Amino acid sequence: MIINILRQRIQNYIKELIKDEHGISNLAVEEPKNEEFGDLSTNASMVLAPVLKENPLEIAEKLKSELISKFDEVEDISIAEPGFINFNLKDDFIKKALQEIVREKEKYGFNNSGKGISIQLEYVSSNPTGNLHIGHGRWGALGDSLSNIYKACGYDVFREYYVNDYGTQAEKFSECAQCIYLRHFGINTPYPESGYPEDVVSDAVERLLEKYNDRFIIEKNGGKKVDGGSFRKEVIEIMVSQIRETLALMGVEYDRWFYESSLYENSNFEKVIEDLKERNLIYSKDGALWFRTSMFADDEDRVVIRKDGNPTYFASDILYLIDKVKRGYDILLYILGADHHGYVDRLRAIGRALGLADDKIVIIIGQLVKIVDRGETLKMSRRKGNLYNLRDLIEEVGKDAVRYFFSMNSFDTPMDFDVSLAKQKSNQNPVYYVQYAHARIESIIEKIKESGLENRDLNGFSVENFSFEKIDTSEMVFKNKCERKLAKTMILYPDVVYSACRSNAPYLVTQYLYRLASEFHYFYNNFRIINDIDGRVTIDTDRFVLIMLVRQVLQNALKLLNVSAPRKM
RNA sequence: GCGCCUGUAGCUCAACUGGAUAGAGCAGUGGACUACGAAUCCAAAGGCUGGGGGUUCGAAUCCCUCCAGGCGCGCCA
Repeated sequence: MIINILRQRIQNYIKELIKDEHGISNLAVEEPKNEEFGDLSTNASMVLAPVLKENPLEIAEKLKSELISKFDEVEDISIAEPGFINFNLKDDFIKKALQEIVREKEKYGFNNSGKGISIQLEYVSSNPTGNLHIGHGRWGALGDSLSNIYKACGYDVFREYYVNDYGTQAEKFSECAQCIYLRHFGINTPYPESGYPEDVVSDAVERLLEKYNDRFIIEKNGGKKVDGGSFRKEVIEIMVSQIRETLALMGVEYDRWFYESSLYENSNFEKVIEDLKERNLIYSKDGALWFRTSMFADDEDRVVIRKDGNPTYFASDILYLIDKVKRGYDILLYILGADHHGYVDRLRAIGRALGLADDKIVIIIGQLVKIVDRGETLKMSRRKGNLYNLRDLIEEVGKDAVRYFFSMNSFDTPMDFDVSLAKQKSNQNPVYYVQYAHARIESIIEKIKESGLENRDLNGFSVENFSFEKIDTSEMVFKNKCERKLAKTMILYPDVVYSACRSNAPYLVTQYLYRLASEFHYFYNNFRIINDIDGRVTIDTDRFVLIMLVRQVLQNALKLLNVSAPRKM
């Protein structure tokens, strides 16, 4: 992590200089906007200026001599108005850093900044009373990629889906399903008012019939009825499995599907309530039990147990959080859609009431996906068979395009998703641009195999067993700016993974992929790896090594996003 | 009404959290296949960062105020 290390070392130097153990908070080491300024740049002298009360340019001069003597990876340093310190890296340093790719292979880019820390991520958690729509795809992609990124940073990662199979909504869904179920046996009962859309429900009932036929029919007083309890459980399970299948289609899988109902089956709900009462966190009013959320974060108190004696959804939240805490995770990460942002304060309030530090709970509020069709905004609803069903989308454009697309933007950005565009012109998706870069490299390898050059020593690469263990990158020669640039981009990859993790931003990986692919395509168009002059085939081994490294980095980054790296397309 | 979020090229989005001349892709324009895949590359064009005010060496970014849009404000889940 070259950037991170340099930043740390400059920070250490500054700490001594200003005799403050905290150093400077907004110190940045970054690539300059204009590459003519150099490989990297720091704003150190400008952030120091107000502290030291000196002219930034003078501070820069002092820092310059200090840096040049202390950092042997730095080739030269220049100072620019109003006080930027720009520097270039030594070629030898870059080459040495490339060797890390050879050494680490599929683990290149990993770090252990999260070693010994466990994190639980909860995402999607859509109610099992309908199918997933395209918007849910965003949370699936985000959650899964984030999980991969946290793992790459050494965290212990646990992925969880919370199934709301308890309470009135699940009950209502079951009632609708029962009605349709009975129709199959010639019994007509009125469909519940403002019930769920019939097509979604009958879909589930179809599958239920396939699996269980008339198992839930019971005779009672000479008439036929449905055994409500077990029916509800099974019909919800059908919905859950549909959701599970859809998510699996886009490569999103969980360590655990946590059922809300289990909170009431297994845990001692009453004892929890007693405990909270004793701690004066719960009180009675108007025949209901209230939680003092307003004491912590929320703007008003919330009902835990209704007048009718039934727990609210909020009661489940409390039990669920207690359960999570008991399981011992260091960090609990929630991904919620912006339509749930009202939920944040409540969640925080529970956390505080339980005595959790605020930074233990990380809540990501993702902006919603707006579905557009030929410029017209579509209303989100849960009807099936229409354009915005997630499963249809995956089946139509493929897992890779969907995953890549949903990984392109920060979760802060409200996205416009044009369905017809995504479906008919799938070639526009930049995922093909990145994958094409990989396929081109594979194609070169294939070519070399065919040319019968296996036995030649390609600077340590063995075509035969497809490995590059013996490659020594320090012997490489950069013949042009383009090759050096490619190499430099590759050594920045570990920093990308690190910051993607720190700011919960898989899109940084996506942006990086695009950049690396773009630099590769340019290189490919301008320089040759295989030369065929009058039937005599020769291979530029330096360039060959370089693209082998590009191939590895592309694979690693794509894997974080769970997008495939194809050999042919 | 109150609260959260958003407004950047014709369209979809960046800008490393206050830094240098605001950058990419798509669409449109002009060019590059007789050697590794043209799903590629190159070039030009496109902007009062919604409007106005403020803070400082420096603002798309922070503060105030309008304007426009999205979402949330149940003893539903």
